[in-house]
Amino acid sequence: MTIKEIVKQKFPILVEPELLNEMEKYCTSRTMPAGSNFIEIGDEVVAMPLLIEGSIKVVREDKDGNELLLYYLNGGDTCASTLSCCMNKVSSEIRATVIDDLTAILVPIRCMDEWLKKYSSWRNFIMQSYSIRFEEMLQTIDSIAFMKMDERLEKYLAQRSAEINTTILLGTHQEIADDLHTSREVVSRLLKQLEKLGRVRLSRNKIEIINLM
DNA sequence: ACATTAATTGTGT
DNA sequence: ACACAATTAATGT
Repeated sequence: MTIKEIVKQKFPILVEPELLNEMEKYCTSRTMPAGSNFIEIGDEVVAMPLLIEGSIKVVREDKDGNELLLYYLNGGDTCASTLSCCMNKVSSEIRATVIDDLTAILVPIRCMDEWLKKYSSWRNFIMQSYSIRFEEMLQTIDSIAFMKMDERLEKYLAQRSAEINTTILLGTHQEIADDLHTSREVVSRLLKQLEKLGRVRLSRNKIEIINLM
C-alpha cells in the first residue's frame, strides 16, 4: 500500500489531494518491534509519527529516574509532545517505547511549518490531536490528585481497553503498578476485588474486562 | 509426557 | 513494604 492510501484510510481528516501528494513524497513508513525505543529523552526530534498499527507508551522521567506515564498512543494517533518539541526545535522531553509492534508514518519536521500554512486539514488535525491529548492529560492530573487508587485503576483499565478497542488487556500487574505509581501488591489486590465483583476476569499476563463503568 | 525453572500472582504480617 | 507461598507458563529431557 502506498503512504497515500494508508493515510486516507487511517487519517481521513487529511483531505487535500495536494497534501497527500506531498506526504507521499516526503514521508517514510517505519516499523519497529515491541520493546524497542522509539525515542529517548534528549534525542533530537527529526520527525513526527502518525501511528498506523501497534502502540507506544510515552513517559517522562524525574531526576531520580522515576517514570511518569503521560499517555499511550495507538493507531490513528499522533504525538503531541513531539509537536511541541519540533515547533521549538528542541530535543525530546520524553521517552517513547514500543508496546505493540509498531507501524508508523514519519513526517519530517521541516514539512510541518509549511503544511500548517498551506493545508487547513493538516492544521485542524494538529489542533485536534493537541487538544485531545491536553484534555486527556487534564483528566489524568485530576485522577492523580483526587481519586483513590481503586478508582484510578478502574479508570486506567477502562481507558486502555477503549483506546485499543478490545476487552482483553495483556501485561502484568507490575506494569500497571508502574504506570499508576503504586506497588504490585496493591494492584493485585484491587484487581482481585474487581474479579470478585465480576467486573473483570484474571489470568496470567491477561485481564479480561467484563463490565467497567 | 514429565521434571525443572523462571515469572507472575496471592496473602499474611 | 516485605517475605514467602502458590500458581502458571516456558523450556529442556
